[in-house]
This record gives sequence, structure tokens and C-alpha cells, in this order.
Amino acid sequence: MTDLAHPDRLDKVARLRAAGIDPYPARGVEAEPLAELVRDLGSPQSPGPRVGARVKAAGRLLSLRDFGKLIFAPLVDKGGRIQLGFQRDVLTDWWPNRKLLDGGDLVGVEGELGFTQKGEPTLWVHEVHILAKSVAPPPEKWHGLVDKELRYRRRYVDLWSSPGIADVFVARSRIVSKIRRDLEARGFLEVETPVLQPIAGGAAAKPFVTHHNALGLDMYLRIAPELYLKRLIVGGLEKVFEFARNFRNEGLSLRHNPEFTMLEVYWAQADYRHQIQLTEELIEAAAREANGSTHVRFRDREYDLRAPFRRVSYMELFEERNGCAFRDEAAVRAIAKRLGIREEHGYPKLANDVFEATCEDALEGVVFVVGYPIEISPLAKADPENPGVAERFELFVGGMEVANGFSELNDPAEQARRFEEQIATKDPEAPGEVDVDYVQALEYGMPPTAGVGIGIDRLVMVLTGQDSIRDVLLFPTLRPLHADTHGETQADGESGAAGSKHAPEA
RNA sequence: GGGUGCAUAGCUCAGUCGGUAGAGCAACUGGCUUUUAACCAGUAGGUCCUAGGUUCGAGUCCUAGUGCACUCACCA
Repeated sequence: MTDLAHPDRLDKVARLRAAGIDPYPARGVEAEPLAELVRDLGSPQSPGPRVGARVKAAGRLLSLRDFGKLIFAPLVDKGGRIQLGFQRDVLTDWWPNRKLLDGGDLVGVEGELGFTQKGEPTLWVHEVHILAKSVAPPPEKWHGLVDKELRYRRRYVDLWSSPGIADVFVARSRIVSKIRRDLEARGFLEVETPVLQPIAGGAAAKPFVTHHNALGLDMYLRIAPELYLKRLIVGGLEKVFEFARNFRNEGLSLRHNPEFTMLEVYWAQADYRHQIQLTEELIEAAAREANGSTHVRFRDREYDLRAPFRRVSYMELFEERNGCAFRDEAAVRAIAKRLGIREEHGYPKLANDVFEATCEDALEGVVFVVGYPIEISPLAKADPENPGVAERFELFVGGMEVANGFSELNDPAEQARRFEEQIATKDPEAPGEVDVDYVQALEYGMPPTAGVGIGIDRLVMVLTGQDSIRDVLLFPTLRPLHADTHGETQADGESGAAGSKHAPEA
């Protein structure tokens, strides 16, 4: 038992047992969803079909308003809420036990649907069963859980005590489900590829390192599933996708969590133009699924996600904003100097930084940027008409990158050369060694293929209007609490259990 | 990693010029059969984040630390 458990409530557990009532019974009750009960009850002005009906319900009591011989208590379940009315004259036998109920308790009830004098839909209770006694005090009834950290740490409280929170995660589930169904309908196969990888490839990012004891081998949590999914294209699976949890050992922000979900789709015989179209169609459908419309409100701005989305050319935008070509090194360096941008990993990266600094505002709407410099696209195929430009696109919504896709490089020699080049930059985010097995896979021959990665967390942010990635993650990454000091134990009751499950920080 | 801010009862928060701890909610006791942030009366509840320092005296001022929020950088 932790310090979170309230002595008065623990005492009530004992009193329930003494009264012959199991505070944690083994069986639940068959209950109807509260939202349906409320819907079918209607209102006093337009009564529904189930006024006076005898029903069973289960849920969590939020609070109790005790009038002596009458108690009102709101009951919530997943997505619904109704008021319970307990009356002494109806619950004669149970009445002496009423003081053993608290806000937060889980109960099952049987009773009759009706209204109060004020017209509030009410389930007039005839039978009460406690389903689980809550010994931790619920959040303050008016303000609720306002401490953001506590909301993330105790999502299990946030979900039932903060209105609208559960809706975001229901929407997330529907978005993912819709995308999955749409891809399956188009003949794509959902697959699973390794999270534990001997070489962290497929993106530029710092990986988490772990160790496999039996193999005596350091391994990485994947930063991207890309190289494995393309192996499957070599294997002839033709159209594959994975909702891939990726792990990147980098900073946290409104848009970044160390683990995040990326949908990656690979499509043989397609090129980047097919993927652009697929991307916008999937997103439009997901928007309709989540909101019933293509209009979304994100960070105080309205966006219309109806396909097709606008396209702009990377190189043209660069020239328009900077008055010089991407590869006009002298001119670009001068601009970089004026903007105070320092070179860190070679010229192409510097020029891309200039792009990001000068073209940012052009990415404010819903827009595909198309045709990235080949130098910063090591896994993408060059445009046959324009060898310096990769057949690559990124999708931005409100300035935030949501998707990245391209025609996949399938020339094994060229891929090996680009891997070597990447490693030579000594960029800490470049892979440490060439993924020889991947190059070998290409040597067997990969058909012309296009791939895209869609940031699912960020897409959900846009579609549900959440500013922070943490608000679309049920359990965002947090520093674990330690039970070392008394102060922290007091501040958080579950710290002892939680702390013991976490490995020490590396 | 840098900057700014915050940390007081279970929760949300006050706390004046440095003078020894307050409210509402929750809990407990009593009253109340139509409330909905119910109401009325009472009781109990404090390592003022931690460790130092200044001072006759620190919740308050100073230093360091810890945690969190916001923000910048990196990243998708």
C-alpha cells in the first residue's frame, strides 16, 4: 500500500468486509453503455423509449451529493455519464452502508430510468454492488487534474476525470484503424520487422543502445523500419506497410517524443508521385473518419485536408527566396553567414538549413515540398531528368513535417557509395557502418519502388487539434520518479513500484 | 545542453515590510428527499521541495541541488 491510499478509505474497505461485502469482487456486472441509456431516456420535453425502464449500469462514481435521505451521484463509463439517485425508502436494506461509498469507487447498479424535478436524466437505483473500492482520493472535483505532469503520469486518472481526453485517444484509434483498412483495401500487407537491430539505419538519428546477453552483442532500438521493409520488397511482397514504433535518443519537444509511431508504406512499381497521391488520400480519409470533415483546427489556424494538397518545388522555392541556386555555394554561404547559420555537417546540410530558415513560412499551409537535393537524401533515387534532385517529397501541415517519401534507390553500387559517404561525414547521427546485408539484398534486385513515412503522432495532433505530441500519446516519456527521498514518496504514492521497474539512467 | 518561471494541507491556491500557517474542495461528525461546484454547523489534516547560509527570528532574503512547466538548440 502506498501513501496515496487514504486511511479513511482503507478503513472503509475493512468495514465493507465486516459487513459481508467484498470490496473487490471477482465478477463484474452486465451493464449497458451509459451514453445509450441517456440517449434512449431522452428528456422530459421529449421522452425517449426507455423512460421507466429497468436497467443495469456500471461505472465510476465521480462524487456524492448527500441530502440525508437522498443521494445524487454522477456515474461515468467509457464515453457516457448519467446521474444516479439513491433513495432511503427504496434502498432500505443497503442504506446503512451508504457512508462506505466514496467518489472514485467503481459500482454496478440496477434501477429505473427517469428524471428529477429539474429534468436531469437519472437512474433511480434499486440495487448497488461495489465493483472495486477506490482507496486513492479522486482529483479535486471542480478543477480536476490540472498539473500536466500528473496528468501524464496518471493517465489512468486523467482519462476518466478530464472531459475530452478519452476522445482524443478514441480518435487516434479510429485514425489508425481507418488507414490500416484503406491500405488493406488497396492490397497492402501489414508486416512486422525488427525493433532490435544490429545496425540502426534508415534515418539520421541517435539510437538507443541495448545489449543482448546470449549473443554477447550490442544492439540498437530501431530509428526507422525502412531498410527491413525494402528487404521485403526484394522478397517479392510488393506492397507492405508497418505501423512502426521508432526510438530516437534525442531531445523532447512539443513535436518530439523519444518513441513515436511512424507508418511506413513501400509500394513496388510505384514512384514518388504515386506515394504523394496515396499520402493525401489516406490523410483526407483519416480526417473524415476522425472529424466527419476535412476541415481541422490546429494551433489556432484552419486547414482543409481535402486532396489534392498544394505542391511546391524545393529548388524553385529555394531560388525564389534566396535569389541563388541551391548549389551556388559562394552565394549560399554568404546568406548563411548573414543569417548566422553555422556549418556543422557539410555544405548540403548548411544549404538545407538556409532553406529551412528562409522558406519556413511557405510551409504554413498543407503543402508537399517536392524534389529534395540528392545530397541530403541518401536512400532516394535521383530524378532521371535532373540528377541533382531526388524524387523525394515531404508533407508539411502548419509548418510541421508530417510525411516524408521518395522513389527508393535500388542501385546497390550507388547505395553502397552513399552509405560510405554518409559514414565519412562523421556525423554522429550517421550509421556507424555500412549495412552490408541491405546492400546485398539490393544486389539480388529490388523493383522500382516508392516509400513513404507518415508521422502518426503528428497526424493525430493535426486531426485532433492538439498542440503537443504528449497529448496524443497515452503514456509520453517521462523521467521516472525515485523513492529515494521521503518528499517524493509523499508527492507520489506509486513511486516505489514505478521506480523499481525502471533501469537507471544511462 | 542554454534561458525564464514555478514548488505551501490529499487537490486547487492565498500568504502583505522577514515576526512563527490560511481559504475552498476532498475526508471525518451532525442536519437536510430533487441536487448537480448542493447547502448549513463542527472536527481533523503541514518536513512551507531538499541542503546550506544571512538574521534575535526565514514559507518569505541569498547560494547550491532536485523536479516540473514554458522556451531555444538538435531531431520527425
